Amino acid sequence: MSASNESGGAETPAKSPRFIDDLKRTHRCGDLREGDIGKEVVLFGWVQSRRDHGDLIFIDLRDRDGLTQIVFDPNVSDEAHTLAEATRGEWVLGISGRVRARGEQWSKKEQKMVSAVNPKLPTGMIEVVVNQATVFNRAETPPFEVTDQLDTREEIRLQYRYIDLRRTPLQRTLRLRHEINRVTRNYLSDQGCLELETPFLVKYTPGGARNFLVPARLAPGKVYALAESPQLYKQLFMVSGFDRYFQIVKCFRDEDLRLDRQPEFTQIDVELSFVNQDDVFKVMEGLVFAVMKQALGIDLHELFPSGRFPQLPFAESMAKYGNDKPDLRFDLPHVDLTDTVIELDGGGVPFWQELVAKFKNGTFRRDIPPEIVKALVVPASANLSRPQAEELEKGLRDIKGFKGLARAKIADDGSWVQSPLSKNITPEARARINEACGAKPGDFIFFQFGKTDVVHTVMARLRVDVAKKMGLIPEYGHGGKWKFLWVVNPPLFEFDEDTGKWAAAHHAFTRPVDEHIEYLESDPARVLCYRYDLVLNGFEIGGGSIRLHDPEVQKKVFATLGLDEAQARDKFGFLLDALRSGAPPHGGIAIGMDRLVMLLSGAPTLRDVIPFPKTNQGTDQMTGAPVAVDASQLAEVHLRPVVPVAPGGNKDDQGY
RNA sequence: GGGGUGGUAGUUAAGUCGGUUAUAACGCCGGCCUGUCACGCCGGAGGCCGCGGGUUCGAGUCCCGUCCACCCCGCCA
Repeated sequence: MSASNESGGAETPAKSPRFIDDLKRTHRCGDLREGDIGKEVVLFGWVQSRRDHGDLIFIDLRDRDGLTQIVFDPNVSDEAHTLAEATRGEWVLGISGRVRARGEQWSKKEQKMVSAVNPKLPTGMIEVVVNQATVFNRAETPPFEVTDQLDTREEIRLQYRYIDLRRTPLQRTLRLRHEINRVTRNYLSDQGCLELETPFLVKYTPGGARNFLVPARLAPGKVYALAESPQLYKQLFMVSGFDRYFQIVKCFRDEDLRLDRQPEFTQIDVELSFVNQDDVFKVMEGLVFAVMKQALGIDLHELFPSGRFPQLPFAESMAKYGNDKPDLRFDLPHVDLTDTVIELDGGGVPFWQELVAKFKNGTFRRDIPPEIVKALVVPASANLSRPQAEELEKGLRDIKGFKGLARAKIADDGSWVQSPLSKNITPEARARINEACGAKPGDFIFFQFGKTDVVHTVMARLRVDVAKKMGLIPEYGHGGKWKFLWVVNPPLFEFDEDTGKWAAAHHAFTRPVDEHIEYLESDPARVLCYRYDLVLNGFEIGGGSIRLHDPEVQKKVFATLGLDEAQARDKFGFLLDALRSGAPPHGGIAIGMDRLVMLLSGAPTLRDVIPFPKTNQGTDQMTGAPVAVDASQLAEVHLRPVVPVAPGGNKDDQGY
């Protein structure tokens, strides 16, 4: 079978050298170039494709670095040629042979000399003519082809993930991920950060993301939680004096999945002592610059000559873009018309008049309005048709609280057409709004009014949808643009309408902006904090805060949250103790590694940057996890099933 | 928990108003071929139409249920 001695066994002394034992790999399949012509080489790899011409057989041999054409010529080695005849796709081969130029060859079909060079392959100038070969392993026909362009259902790709991972796009993405890991380790180490590990099995903490629970066999009836993040522990490292820390670490959250959310994901986690917000930014900007340069070859200095990313106050981000992760690859800012509408006394529009009344009678406060009016102008140059405008509105209908999008097309005389507002709006109000929006004839204005958060959500999505429709950004992917920015200083608290209480918008250990400490008790809504998100092209890729290390301020924050000393101790005991034991001022950040790789690689989903991802239902298509276990295994960890469980197995065992 | 899209050969898809033997491409198998690289030519095999039930003389097609995958809302930084 084998042209080498692979099947020969030990009884007959090997005549020709054995692959791996004697014949070591000399090159990878992407290595060989014209300069290697004449060399004797040994290649190992998988059969990408085979072209059998009766006498000559061509095989493209693949490994993670590329393809090399190998040629089996019966005049060179009859044995190797016989082996190649039987060879099929995805078999694993070892070959030795001589590198030669492809040059020009006589084509029988065309009856003339033709170039045998393949300009599509980096190795396309050469080929290896095989004089010895072995089959390390055969392969069953794969369920789908190992090609770059593949439209096989993801369900099947995930089931045979080890085959999918052979494909170049995924190989390239995971290699990029490796590079980002390496750059991160080197850079943060150089910044004086120590890579320290934190536990995965931690204490359950209520609030925030749902924890995965792990039953504790040694403590009947009790559970561990899988860590949502190393948050508490990294702060303890600061308390302990490690000063600067980083970790590339898995985090676990038992929430519903999305395109960009997996139950286990990776963070680049950083915490620094004796720093302010800007110090954290500088360290992370350096990291991003290094990653972009070393992993992607992109010099961000061309886009950000100062080496710094712009900083956008949270309030401004909400006002102009409707969310805290604006995509700055295009402009299309929102126009907040609330003040204008109030000054116009509603401008004749009944809905607006109702709104204005609430401001006038003191129901609503002006500085933090519970309801607002916003507009977005789509310029005439976008050539938006009426059906397209309606389509845009349809795309927003699934937003909870969405009540419809009013719109107006600006006629040549400045009047509004195609608009439900046109019959009520006063000419004066119309002119003022046109002016405020900078709207010109032919432009569309979209309006949304009502609850502030709904208006923001609707208009934020509209802004992105319009940009896609106008071709300002691609459906997915970076489009060659890298708009990094910091969104800074959001409110410390948010009011929970359900409980009627103030809650920490991020967590209770975020440091308030110094100038706002006086409002902690009197006007919590005004208090901003040292919290920040790193945003790229409309995605939040990281976030963090400067931590609250002052026990006096901490006490006031707890008071606003409605926690007295005892309750706070009960909830955060050991951390409070630690912070009172001599805690340095500190702060940190965590970058979502998976999202970062997704955005940098242009991958359409997070699943494409994780080697073994879960499906939307949180299952592993390949292994079938999670599976049922039998009652005795549950009993061992002191659990009794409340749903029917198959004796000894999962549903594939047909135990139901 | 809710809404949407999809599931037909190994893969991707077509399948009309419910009607005879369910098509095609790629892949696979066999044969031929000394310059291919999306090789070419000839031939062939391959189907629980996701699963279960119903309507009907007759269901891939209509109805009900269910499973799986994907996208979104809720949820989640």
